[in-house]
Amino acid sequence: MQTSLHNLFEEFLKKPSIFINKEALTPKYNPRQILHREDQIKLLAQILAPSLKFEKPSNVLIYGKPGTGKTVVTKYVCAQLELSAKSKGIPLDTLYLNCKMKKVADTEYRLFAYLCSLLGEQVPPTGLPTNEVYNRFVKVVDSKPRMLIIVLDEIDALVRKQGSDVLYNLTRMELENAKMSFIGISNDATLKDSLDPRVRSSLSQEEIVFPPYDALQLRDILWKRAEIAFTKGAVDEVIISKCAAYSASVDGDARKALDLLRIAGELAERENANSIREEHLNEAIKKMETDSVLEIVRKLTKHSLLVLYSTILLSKLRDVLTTGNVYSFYCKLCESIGLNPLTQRRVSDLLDELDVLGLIKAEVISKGRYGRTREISLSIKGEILDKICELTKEVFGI
DNA sequence: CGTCCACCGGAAAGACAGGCGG
DNA sequence: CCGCCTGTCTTTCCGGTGGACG
Ligand SMILES: Nc1ncnc2c1ncn2[C@@H]1O[C@H](COP(=O)(O)OP(=O)(O)O)[C@@H](O)[C@H]1O
Repeated sequence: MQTSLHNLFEEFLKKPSIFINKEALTPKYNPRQILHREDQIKLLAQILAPSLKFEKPSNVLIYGKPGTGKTVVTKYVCAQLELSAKSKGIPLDTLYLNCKMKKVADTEYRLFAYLCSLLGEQVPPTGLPTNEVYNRFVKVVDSKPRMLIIVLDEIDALVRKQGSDVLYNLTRMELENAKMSFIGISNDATLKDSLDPRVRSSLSQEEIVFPPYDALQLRDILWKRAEIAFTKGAVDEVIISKCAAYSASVDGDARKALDLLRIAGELAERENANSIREEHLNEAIKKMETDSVLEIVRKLTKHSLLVLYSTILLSKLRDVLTTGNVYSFYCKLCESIGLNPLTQRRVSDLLDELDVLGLIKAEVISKGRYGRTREISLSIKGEILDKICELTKEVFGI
């Protein structure tokens, strides 16, 4: 047993890898060159440039779907700006903060505490009144003449959880010596609507939009990375183009496109292939699709899962179901595993939620004399259904 | 046309958990 | 550490309804 494993490891190490630098396909990697974002880079640089004359730049709101390069572009421009400032002897700092990081920036207190710590002022993780932390932050910031640019990534998460108050306090801070500007990054284009008007006007003095990448742009981005990540000849243009085309057709997310290429590479490597072939890519696409569905399913509450499971089982017998069908089956299921069933009213809403998630179709129709109900069918098919069933059985120990 | 099926879906109150502030 | 508050899920109540049937 031990020796055979030993052999396996030895073989693994001896095997020539098609990867040179797999990291180049992960989000950790910082690309040397940012493609197809020239306009956004230039615009952001223009907006921030006044800081080099020690004038307060406008605050900026950056919008765009996930994986459109908002974070890389912002970090890049900020880094360049810091370099220029340094060479001119201007006291300029940029602080980057992801509002979604749990336990770091998801409350007003923690947000200020974290900003303080970035400035070298330690604040106890709890115990002080929020107001005190706020005052300390103002004190550190204003301790000397300086330019501060604060990047608030995933700012929509902050607004959803905390409302606009935090931002109001931040943007209207009274400073004597220092000057402070904000860059807000949002995945949600409707963020502006949910912002308090006072905050909106001050935070989005300028706006930059990041549209999703199209297939050609993704192709270029992937190609650049592939050159770094893979050995020569391990991947060709056809594969890259197909990978880009697929990703563009889904949502134009560069992060997911890179993921897809990496997974295809891993599949090829596992088969000892010396290059990625179309079949590897197809398999990778399938894997990403099932993974994304499974991820959604895993997040369902147990009752939602049971409702979905009921729908799947009943769909084997009949392809269109009604709310009543699913509900009575669901109730039996609950009884057999000793769970209190929810009311039909609730299950009716759960069915709607499953529809929104794209797992089932649940459309309200009228069958005249025979009542009004949701017509329910599955939106997904194939092996993934079996996986969902397995998962359900696992969860409930059936 | 009216009836009546089999639910729909709004409103509001209750249950419960987890986190905050003191 | 504890009570309170907040947010999420769920129940309860109940009026509403599209259209096949008669
Ligand atoms: N124009 C680009 N050139 C190179 N890599 C990019 C580009 N845009 C995005 N990426 C890569 O895609 C991933 C996601 O980008 P990111 O900036 O985090 O997206 P967002 O912040 O918009 O969600 C990162 O790993 C980044 O390296």
